[in-house]
Amino acid sequence: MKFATWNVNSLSVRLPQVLQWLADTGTDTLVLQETKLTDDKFPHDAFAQAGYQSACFGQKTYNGVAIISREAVTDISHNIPGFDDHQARIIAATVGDVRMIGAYFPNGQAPGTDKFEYKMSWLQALERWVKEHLENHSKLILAGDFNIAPTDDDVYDPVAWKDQILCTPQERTHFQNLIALGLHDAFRLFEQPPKSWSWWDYRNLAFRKNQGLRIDHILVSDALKSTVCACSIDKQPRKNERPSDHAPVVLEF
DNA sequence: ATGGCCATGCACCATGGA
Repeated sequence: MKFATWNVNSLSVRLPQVLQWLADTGTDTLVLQETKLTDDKFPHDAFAQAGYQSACFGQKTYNGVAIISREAVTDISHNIPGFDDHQARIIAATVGDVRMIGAYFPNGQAPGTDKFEYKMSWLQALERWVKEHLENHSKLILAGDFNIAPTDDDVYDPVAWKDQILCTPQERTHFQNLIALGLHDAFRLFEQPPKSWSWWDYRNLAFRKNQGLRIDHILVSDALKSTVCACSIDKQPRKNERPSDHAPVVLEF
């Protein structure tokens, strides 16, 4: 079973690349972030023709998430129950016996801003909800664009990024809180090339210079961990013309 | 040698992303 997460930074722009990538890789289930599409504009037909069913939760201009799957997706839910949120950031669904949460974590802009406070309260609510969710779903995946670089090893220039957004101790504590619920950073279950990133700024030739951050993650529960056989970042789509600034993260189990 | 972005909406610029 091949699972992946990808922040596509506009599905309207990236749809051909997503379809091509699905065909090239044979991915079974893909969660998308930053679709930037209202649900009435979601390209269900294009995915259906490629052999995938899809569920979406979007809004205009910003955010938006979706799940694309060969196998049936059931019990679809949106965002965090009990957390009043006007932004479309989470879609959860069951595929086979695995509960999958696809999430687009808030960016947070900068410490001390309203957006940072929103990120903190969103993360706190997420932890509460995932903790409950784990009680009912032993095989759980939490995947997406976390907008958190968990350690300095996930940052190309930790000195320049020290205490900057995506790298603050507060954000990293929240990442560890998720791990403490009994989740595992699948990427770190395996030997990885040094300087592995999942996002590179569009500016400054960052991709060519490999100046990036690892902020897209796949966390797996204990029950899944034993069946996971690989996890990697696929840099190939970042080399496309008009790429997303993020690369997909792939899990095999 | 240096510096270089991209998507959206509505509008030819401002905002957000990370």
